[in-house]
Amino acid sequence: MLAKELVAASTVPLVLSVLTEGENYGYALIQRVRELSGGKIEWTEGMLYPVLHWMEKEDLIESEWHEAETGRKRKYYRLRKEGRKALQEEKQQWMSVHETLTKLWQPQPRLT
Amino acid sequence: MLAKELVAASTVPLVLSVLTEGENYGYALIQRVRELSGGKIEWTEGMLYPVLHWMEKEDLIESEWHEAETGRKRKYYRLRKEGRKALQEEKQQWMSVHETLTKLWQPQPRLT
DNA sequence: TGACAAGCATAGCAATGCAAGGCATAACAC
DNA sequence: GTGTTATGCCTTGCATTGCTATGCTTGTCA
Repeated sequence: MLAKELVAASTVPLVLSVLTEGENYGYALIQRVRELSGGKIEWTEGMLYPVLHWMEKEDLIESEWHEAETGRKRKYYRLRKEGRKALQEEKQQWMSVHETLTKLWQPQPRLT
Repeated sequence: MLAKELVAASTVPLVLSVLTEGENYGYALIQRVRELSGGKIEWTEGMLYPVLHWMEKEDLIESEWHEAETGRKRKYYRLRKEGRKALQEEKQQWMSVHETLTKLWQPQPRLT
């Protein structure tokens, strides 16, 4: 199981990124992320839904209720312009840290 | 400035990683990380020292006071075996998330 | 008919991040 | 000899927050 700090840091960028695949609903996001991570990232609904609400409040995403084929109602989320912008920013920040870490993970960090 | 979640998630792995370069002290760790990140990662002492104390309590690192060339006293930290193990674990977790994100960042994520 | 999966939601409080502040010494300018 | 900046360590305190636990509905299948 992943450290909670890492989960916290990756939730928003992951939601934004998954939504670039097309609109999707909460329950399916959890499964999509589990699938993409090979089971390593296990979100709970209790942590995801508040994040989705916050992201909507921030205009990163928007939602709409659809009736699924099954007759069941789902709340679909879609990326907004603000969200695409935020994703770019998140990518850059992530890569900054990633590059810093990988510099140190090279065989002989002293020589860099 | 980086999002605070990302800072939180990267602090311990960064400290562990920098210490693989050799023992070092708190104040210098802040500068080393600033340097390695090209100024993107700006730690404050108020957040770092408690983390160092926690890491020492967890036996990830150990400390010793040395007199610097300047005559000033510094508390040097060194990696312990537990810390090296923790670093391996942190690396794996980081890479899990990184790989998940980069899958989604490819030009046509639908096709993966 | 009852158990499970799908689906969304939030109250509540334990845990904690870190800004702010404190202390001390070296170095340097004037 | 004094004012300032950089170096260097430390902790308190409380606002913020993460997320567990819980609750509800509906579809499906045995």
